[in-house]
Amino acid sequence: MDLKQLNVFRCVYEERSFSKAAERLGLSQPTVSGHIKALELSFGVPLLDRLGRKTLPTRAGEFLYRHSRPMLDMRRVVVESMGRFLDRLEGELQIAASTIPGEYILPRFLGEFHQSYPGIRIRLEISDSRAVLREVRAGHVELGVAGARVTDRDLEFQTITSDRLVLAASTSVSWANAAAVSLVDLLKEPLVIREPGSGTRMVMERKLAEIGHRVDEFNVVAELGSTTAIKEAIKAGVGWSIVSALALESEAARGTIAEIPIRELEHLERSFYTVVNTRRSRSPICETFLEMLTAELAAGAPVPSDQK
Amino acid sequence: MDLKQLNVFRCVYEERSFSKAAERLGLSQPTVSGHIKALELSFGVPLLDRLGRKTLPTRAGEFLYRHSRPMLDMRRVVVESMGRFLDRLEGELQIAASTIPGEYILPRFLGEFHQSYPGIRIRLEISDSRAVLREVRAGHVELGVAGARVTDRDLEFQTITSDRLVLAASTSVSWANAAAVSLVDLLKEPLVIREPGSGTRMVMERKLAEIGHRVDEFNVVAELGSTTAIKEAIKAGVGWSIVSALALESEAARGTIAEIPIRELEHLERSFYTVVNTRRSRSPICETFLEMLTAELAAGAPVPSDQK
DNA sequence: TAAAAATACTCCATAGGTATTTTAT
DNA sequence: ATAAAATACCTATGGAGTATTTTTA
Repeated sequence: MDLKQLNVFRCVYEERSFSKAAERLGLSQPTVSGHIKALELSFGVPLLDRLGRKTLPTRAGEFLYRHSRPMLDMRRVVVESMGRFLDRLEGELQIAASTIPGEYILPRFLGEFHQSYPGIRIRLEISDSRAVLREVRAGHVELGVAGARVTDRDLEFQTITSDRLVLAASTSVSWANAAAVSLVDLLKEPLVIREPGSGTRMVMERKLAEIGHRVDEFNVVAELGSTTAIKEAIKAGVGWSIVSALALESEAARGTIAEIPIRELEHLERSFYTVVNTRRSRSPICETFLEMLTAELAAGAPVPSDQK
Repeated sequence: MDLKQLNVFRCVYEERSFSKAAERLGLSQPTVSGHIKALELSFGVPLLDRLGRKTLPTRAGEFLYRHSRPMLDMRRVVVESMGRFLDRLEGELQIAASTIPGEYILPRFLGEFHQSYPGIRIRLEISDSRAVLREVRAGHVELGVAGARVTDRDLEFQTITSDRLVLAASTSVSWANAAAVSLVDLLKEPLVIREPGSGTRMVMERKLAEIGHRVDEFNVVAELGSTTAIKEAIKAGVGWSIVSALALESEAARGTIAEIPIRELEHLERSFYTVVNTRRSRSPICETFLEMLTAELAAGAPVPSDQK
């Protein structure tokens, strides 16, 4: 009993004629006869009474029609659903993003994406860069957006945009209005930083290493799991930190947090990347999302920090 | 996209392996590869990522699985339902019966039948013999039980039991206690009869014709569409009638209606028949019902009128 | 006589297999 | 080195057709 036979049976049932059904299906009448015969043989019971001019279903045929009709309808639904999936009209895109991309870069982009693909549900999971890469490598999410990259033949990175890292401190610290500070002056000052999995933390450590410093030389008073928590700690006077300018936009504008240049580090640039698993094929909607995202961030709209 | 391919896909999806799926399905691994390739080709999208040791579904594969799984389950349900239908564990049997069989013969049998086949729903439609034959010929019902037969190559009759026709009159008529009456004495007496489609009426007319009489020689005061209506009319003193002994059982026992022998007609025997359409195939349950009914009525249990 | 389905037949696509190669762990 | 899937190749079933016969209204 396969769908082809059932569909032929359905047509004969509805047309009450082998030849009409053949015509409707674009088949020859003997072919239709063959399918019906095969079905009848497989069930061991006649399904249709051939009455000369007309053909009428037997009770068994009646029963089979009633029970198999929903399955045939379902077949159509499945094919149509797959079509919609391939046409990006239906589906789901799971993204893992680290805090800065997840909270400051992607949100404004997702609105635009939703306009273009309203049938797609986005599931955005926000953690830190290390967790993002882990999820992508494990294949739990199709697409990652992170603030750090590693060399891993299972992962393929693509730079989408960049940002500055800035030194942020409470406006109430004595050196808040200095033209620039030297890191050596800050060794004793209380420092709050992100956890080791954070892209911001990784970039920061790398930059420090370049100029011969290490994090544990500093007076680390807190290690917090989110950028928002860092900012609140700074405002509360817990300590200073180095954060993405993107995350500091509104506080810098309102003057609630001071942004001070660092003497040893002129250009504290850091990049953000999309990351996909090289071993896994990408869904149509993921391809499209990536194209739109790179087009948007590379060519069209620079990120707000550049605009200022 | 047919069920075979989908089922193979389902197995690979669940086993996360082509070779495990092949084993589970009793197929060779290349055959499984072939089915998957065909499916992927038909949708134009990869469904499974072959990752060396393991195989994991793509998003499209995930989507297809979720959407097609119910259809595969439904296939099993359809096959199982057909099996139950053929095993007489599920289904419906439509019967048309005329008044005497429908009201006095079948009811006591249906209980027994239901014991044996509790999954079968019986739909018993009661009308007169002519209507029964019409329904069977039209194929609207599979089985008829009637009190009259005709010659019709579309219909096949089988005698199942017989009954006596008796003269019934109100106990208040002057001749209620006569040892026997002659029909010529009743020509002026008010007569109530069934409609022309009734088997009782047909048999009665045939018997009258045999002894040289016709219904319209009598004083017909009413033509009623049911045996119960006839009996009520007799009790109300509207007139006399000729009815099946089966229908008169309780009234005769309680003495509410008088049963008087007719001089000219010693043995007013009439038969009941099952009738099926020769052009239509019979369902398994109909076959079984017929077998049980004939076994019951022919051999085993004579109808109550004989028992008395 | 005409319409409908069955039968007889031919053809080719494909589901099935086995043996082997390629790929990735 | 090994396990897994792909590839190559062969066979046979069966789905498709055309031509014709049988059946029945």
